[in-house]
Formats: sequence, structure tokens, C-alpha cells
Amino acid sequence: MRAGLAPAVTGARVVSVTVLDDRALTRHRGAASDFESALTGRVLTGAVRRGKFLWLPIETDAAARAVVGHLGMSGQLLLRAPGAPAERHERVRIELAHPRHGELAVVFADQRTFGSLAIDDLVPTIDGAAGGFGSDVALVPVQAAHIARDPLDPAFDEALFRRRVGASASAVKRVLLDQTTVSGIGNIYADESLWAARVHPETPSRALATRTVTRLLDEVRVVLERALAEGGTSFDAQYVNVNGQAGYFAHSLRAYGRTGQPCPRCGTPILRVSFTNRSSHFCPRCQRRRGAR
DNA sequence: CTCTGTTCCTGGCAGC
DNA sequence: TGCTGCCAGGAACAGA
Repeated sequence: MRAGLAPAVTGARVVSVTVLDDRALTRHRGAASDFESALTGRVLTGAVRRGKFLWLPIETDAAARAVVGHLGMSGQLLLRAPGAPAERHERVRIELAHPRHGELAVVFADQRTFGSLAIDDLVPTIDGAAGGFGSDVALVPVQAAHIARDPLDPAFDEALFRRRVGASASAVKRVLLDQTTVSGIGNIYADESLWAARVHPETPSRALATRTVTRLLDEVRVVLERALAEGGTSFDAQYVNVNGQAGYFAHSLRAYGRTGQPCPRCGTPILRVSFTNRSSHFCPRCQRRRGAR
């Protein structure tokens, strides 16, 4: 989605902003009118991502700011022609004028309203490296500053990741889902990475051998790279790119959502168990539970 | 301090 | 056919 937005928004001026549902601004400090006025007339300078946060920096002569978005479960950022009919679950529309591409609309649509947009200040990154993918600027929105980099980021702090994994008594899957330790991993990619690394999701994190942590991190990277290459994981119309097209990674899932179906490695039926109000899917034979618990 | 459970929301679906 | 209830998920937050 970031890659799709970048060429369309970079250098574009905001012509108008329409907030149709205030719940789309739950991350925004201030009223919808403030969101609209902070953006209208400004030029956007790119599209940047860290983990599951996405932001569009705003060209200003004052303090650095950006439109920050988190898609939650069902959020979408779609590129549409100006004046295009309202999308189902449309919450915010930003009309843009691009010097080369002409006029277009960025539409934020979100069925379950876990996602939201905000205007946020940009602050320097702690490590001095670029804030995220899509920019060389060492700035990050306040809202995303506490989030770790994702493991594909060249500045990902692998030593910190290893320390956190080695220190925690929690289930390793919970550590993978903790965005302050490593970002970009949700329930689906956690299950897929654990299956690929042959690690039981409830293994106490600190009980993992060093070589197992290495293998797990390697597999996380393989899963994320492949998911990005295939445009994400689409189960339904909610998971789409900026043109509303579905990603293909759902066809590559080995464990997630495959309850009762044979493990692609050994044929044992995949198990589904309840885990922190979610579900874990894993192979009971390939992913043996290790360590005291 | 670390860790865990709850909460927000909507639409698709199973079951009656 | 139409109703009810369950489920999916990310992250902030409260509380242990």
C-alpha cells in the first residue's frame, strides 16, 4: 500500500479534506476541523512505513508533521479519481492535485474502525537512521516512535530483539506480536513464521536456544518478504492495495487458517488453539512444545 | 517493573 | 426467511 501511494502523493498538494466519520480520527489529538485545516493547502512529500504504521510527511516551514495512519484490521487507503463515488465504509477523503498526475483522491475506508488517521509531529529517530521505508529522513511520528523497526529494515536492532527474546518468560508468540520488540508481525505472520521455524507458539521465549532464535528471525524475514512481494494476505475484500486489488499471500499460508488440514511438511493435521483472545495454528508434530511452562 | 486480560467495531456466517 | 450470537483482528489501557 505504501509503494502504491508513494508516487501518487509525493509532491501533491492537498486541495480539500472531508472527514465523514470522527471515529476515523481516534488517534488524532483535536477536532476533525483541526485535522482538515492542518492539511488543506499543504504539500505531501512522500509515503513512509514502519511496521504497521504509515505516514505522509507534510511540507512545512514550521515543525515537521505528517498524516499518520494505522489501518488496524480492515482499513484501506485507496487511490480514486476526483469526485469518484463514495466507497463502502468511506471515512475520510483527501483530494490532491499532483503537478504531473493531475487530480486524484486518497480515500480512507474502514469497515471495523480499528484503523485511524491523525496529524502528528515528527521527532528525530533515536538511532539517527531513516524513520522507515520510503524515506531517507531520520524522523518518525510520535505515535510510531516507540515501535521497533521491522526485521527487513536495514537499521533493525537485532541485538535488542535478541535481548528481549532472551529475557521474556512469555510465550514466544506473544513476544513476536509485541510491536516494541519487532514490528510488522500480526497473528497471521506470527503463526506462519513459527511454523516455518518449527517452534511451538507457547514456548517460553527465554527457553529458546540462540540458534533457534536465529532460525525464527530468518523465517520471519522470509515470510514478510514473500507477503510483501505478493501484496499481502487477502481473505476478503478488506485486504487490498491502493487500487482495491487483493494480495496473493493467502494462497501461500502453511498453518494459519488451515485447522484440520495436513501440515505441508509432515501431513499431521494442523491444530487451532485459543491464545490471548486470538487463535494459534500450528503443527503438533513439527512444532513440539519445549521448555518448562 | 513485567505481564495478562479487556476493550473498541462491523459484517459474514452458522445455527435455529 | 429472519433472527441471534459468535468470530476475526491491533494496540491502548487497566489492573494484577
